[in-house]
Amino acid sequence: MRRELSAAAMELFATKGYEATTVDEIAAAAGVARRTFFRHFRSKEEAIFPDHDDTLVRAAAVLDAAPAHENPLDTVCRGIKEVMRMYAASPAVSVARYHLTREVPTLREAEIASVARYERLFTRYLLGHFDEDAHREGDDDPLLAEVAASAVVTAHNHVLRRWLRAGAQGDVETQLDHAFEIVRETFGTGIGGRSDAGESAPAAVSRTGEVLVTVARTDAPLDEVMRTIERALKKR
Amino acid sequence: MRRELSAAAMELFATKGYEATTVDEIAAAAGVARRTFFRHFRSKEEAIFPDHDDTLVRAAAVLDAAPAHENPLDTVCRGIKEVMRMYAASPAVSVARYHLTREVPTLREAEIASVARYERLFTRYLLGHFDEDAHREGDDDPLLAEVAASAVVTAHNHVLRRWLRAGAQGDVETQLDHAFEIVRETFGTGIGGRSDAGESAPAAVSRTGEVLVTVARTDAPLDEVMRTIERALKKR
DNA sequence: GCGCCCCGTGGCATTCGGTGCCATCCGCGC
DNA sequence: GCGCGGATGGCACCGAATGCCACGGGGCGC
Repeated sequence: MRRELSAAAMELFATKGYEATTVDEIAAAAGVARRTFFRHFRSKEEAIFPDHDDTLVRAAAVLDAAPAHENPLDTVCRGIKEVMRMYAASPAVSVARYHLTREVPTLREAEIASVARYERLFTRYLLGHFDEDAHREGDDDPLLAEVAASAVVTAHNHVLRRWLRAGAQGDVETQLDHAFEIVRETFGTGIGGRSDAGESAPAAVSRTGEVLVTVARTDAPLDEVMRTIERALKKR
Repeated sequence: MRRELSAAAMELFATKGYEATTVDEIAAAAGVARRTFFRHFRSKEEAIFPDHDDTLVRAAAVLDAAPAHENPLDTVCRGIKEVMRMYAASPAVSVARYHLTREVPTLREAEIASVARYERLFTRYLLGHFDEDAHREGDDDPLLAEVAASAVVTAHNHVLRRWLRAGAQGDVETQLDHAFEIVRETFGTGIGGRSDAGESAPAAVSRTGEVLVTVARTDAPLDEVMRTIERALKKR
């Protein structure tokens, strides 16, 4: 029934536009009364995002069920993958919805609000799962947790939108993993635990303009790390 | 007049609650007609955030007037400082508004939407001001721009909320700068240009768990950089 | 000084989202 | 068959938001 109403709403929104469509029309199209619509959706906007509530609890469940010593940042990445999967489950609908949210400010704001709920969930999780032994000096943890959560969510949104813009073609999950990698490369090392960056090489070195950035596992052979850094510096 | 209406609205919201207050009452309290209210505010919510529109164009102006070779990330940080200053300009009102937005979901979402507008502005700016010579391999620039913008905005929001929770005591700008520093330390080097981290020392080295992170200016004396890194590695 | 126009305002009517209340209907267990 | 609970329909109502027109005052040209 939710599905039926939601489908009817999407159909009408796509043809007549969002604000030009009244709840009465949606209900009529679904063959029910206006009052019934509001029993299934708190608002007219919600008919476009029928799955966010469920997805939020599913994401929370993913966090809850995470293996005890997984990197919290990885856990959160897996959490938001639930959102991605929800979108990927019905690409056609997602694309149509994307075009709607692009045009209608109200819907755009509603989606932003939804995303913010995930972000809050992740922030709380990260804050509660920071390495207790690696506590940083000041109490910057809340700040880092919030920034990290927002980085993950933003990366997700970016990949998602790009995918939707392209008509939902190609493998999103792979693109998403790549984005997470990029984020971790330029960011994630300060967060919870180990990064993937140093898995194959003893140290990952990258230079941009006047800045040299090095990421290395401290259990890598010392001379190997030093040689890698030296090589990068001398290139200049 | 906007101010007068806004003040009346805040007063009523604080005493009667947000949804219990009708626009008629606000207008009456300000001594004008209901219709006049909607000539000054697009919606009831907007009466609580009367300055976001102006602040957005001021922030845009800051970006526009930025010195040609400033680090874009720094520019953006200066941009969002305009927002912070707007809040800091009237601490009492900001605190009251904070408590309102904490309680009323509608207002919470409205504020989130406002913040998203700054984020979009900054994302576009960063994307357009990345070092042209330091273009990265893939086209990950849009992703990095978005993540960086969101990091800056998130850091701002965090500091702002903490400050408001504490009753608007203390120097926010200093706290904000500190947050920016933290963000740049664990993040910002991958972005646009040089970071402040290496200004005094030839290289900033930080270790967390198994990971070593180094940030150094490549024009710093090579041996000094190497020595600093070596010292950090040997501590283990 | 006089008419003119522009702009902010007031008041009215209307649409429509959202909520509360009550009656109804359907299926289910007893 | 009977009671019962959950889902529905229909109704009334509130209030946000918009459009329209009329009024009034202040600046402007003549």
